[in-house]
Amino acid sequence: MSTVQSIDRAFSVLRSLTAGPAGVTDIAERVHLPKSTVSRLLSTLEELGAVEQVSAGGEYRIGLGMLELAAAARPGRSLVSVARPQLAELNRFTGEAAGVSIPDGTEMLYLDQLTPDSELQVRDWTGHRIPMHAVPSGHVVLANDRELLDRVLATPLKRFTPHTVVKAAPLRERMNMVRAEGYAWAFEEFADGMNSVAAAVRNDSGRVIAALHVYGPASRFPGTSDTAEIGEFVLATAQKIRID
Amino acid sequence: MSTVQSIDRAFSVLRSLTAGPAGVTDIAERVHLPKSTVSRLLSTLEELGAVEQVSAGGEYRIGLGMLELAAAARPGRSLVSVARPQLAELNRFTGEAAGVSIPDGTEMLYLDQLTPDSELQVRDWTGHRIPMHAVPSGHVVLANDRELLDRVLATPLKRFTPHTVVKAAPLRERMNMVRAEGYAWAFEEFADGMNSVAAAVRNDSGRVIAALHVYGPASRFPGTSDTAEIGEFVLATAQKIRID
DNA sequence: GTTCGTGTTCCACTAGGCGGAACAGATGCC
DNA sequence: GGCATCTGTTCCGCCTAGTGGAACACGAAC
Repeated sequence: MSTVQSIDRAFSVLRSLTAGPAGVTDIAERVHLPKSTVSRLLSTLEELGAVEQVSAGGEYRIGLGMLELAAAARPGRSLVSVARPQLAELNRFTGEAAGVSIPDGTEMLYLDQLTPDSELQVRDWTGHRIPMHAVPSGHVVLANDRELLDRVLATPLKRFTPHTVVKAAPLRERMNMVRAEGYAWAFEEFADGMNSVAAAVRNDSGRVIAALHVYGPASRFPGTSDTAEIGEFVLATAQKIRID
Repeated sequence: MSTVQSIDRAFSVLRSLTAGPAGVTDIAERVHLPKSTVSRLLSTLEELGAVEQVSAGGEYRIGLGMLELAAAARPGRSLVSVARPQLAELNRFTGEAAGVSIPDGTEMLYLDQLTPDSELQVRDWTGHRIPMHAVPSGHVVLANDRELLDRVLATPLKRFTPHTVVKAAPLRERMNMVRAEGYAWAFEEFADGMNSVAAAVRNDSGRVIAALHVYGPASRFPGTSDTAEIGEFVLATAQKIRID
């Protein structure tokens, strides 16, 4: 239960750097610590490769050493490598970006994304967390975990666009539909001008451990295509993944 | 210069977990610290999401929180996303695995890898470091940095296979060739049964900031193909990448 | 030149981390 | 069954190692 203060603080500093490179003074203010303390923490982290100075005596940013550590995270990296071929298949079938994400608490953590070469691209969410209620990848998880759904609904849901479903009853309704169909569509519910579909990846014992999703600009996706056909393709692709 | 002991220790623990999940007692032995200390460090790291327990009261492994931090590392993640289409192109042209790596000290850090669907696959080196002298991706970096080459040659070079070049004179010779051709081939120099080619990715000011490489089983790669043709294709592909 | 900004270093103080030992479970072996 | 031996966690007195205000060193801007 007791925690080591300096480690706690070191991670606060690291997290504050995920927003982008920053100087000691900036960081000190953000994490509410004395400059000297932050400087000491940073120079320790630098020796460990967790951060690096952009130019000697200048700003700090997250270091490459973190990549090595993150590469060992499971099911993170292992899932990424097995899912790649399936993402490529989704790219080919839909012409749009495809990604994998995993549930983490009440959010989805986006692990990887494959984007076809195209002029108009959606942004890369790799490494970010998004609340489950706002994205179809979250919906396929919630639809299969009543307890988690209750927990999500226990707190107020954040609205991202005018179409985000933030009320309990309609969300429960949606989850019933998703459970029945096996895939989830969302139209501009998380970001304006972005539509997406998702389906669940299950382990051998049937538990949902990840989600595959496809998303693209609302202007062309799904366009005049059959949403059920796309949904079922995503579902079939997700079912091909065997892990854990 | 002074470092914070507990942070130092926490990272030792994290690094020891990159080899795979382990228990408190195991870790304590590996990092030469008392069990109680390791237990305290781990529970702190767990609260921060840096590690997680596989099952309550059991082994620990690297946590998903690390992915978020690592996602902010530059040029790491940004390079990965811009290099993806080029890796796919290399897949298509050669039928073999393609990857990106960046120089870090005297080693190459492997950031990403795209592997075509095939029965016989090479392993994924993502997140690992490999000494520059042993891999073609390292060669294209060394060939363009005389000072770094000197530094590498100042210490004894590790032999990985019977074909690894570990003597100064032959390596210098090779670097001259690589500099002239623009790409580097290596035949079973790092791992038995594995051949690979690499070419440098440069930023606007001409400095080598990364390497693209293709590798496959020696049994079929490059086979009867023209090594110069493949090399030049990799070079051309690497030159398409614009970053920083 | 001065002034303001940066990041780093100093050092007395004491809070916070340390680690040996005791503990609570789980598993294995006879 | 019960004893032995693992596991990870908690306790608590000792004291080191981390803290943070202030002073410092450097660089840029005026």
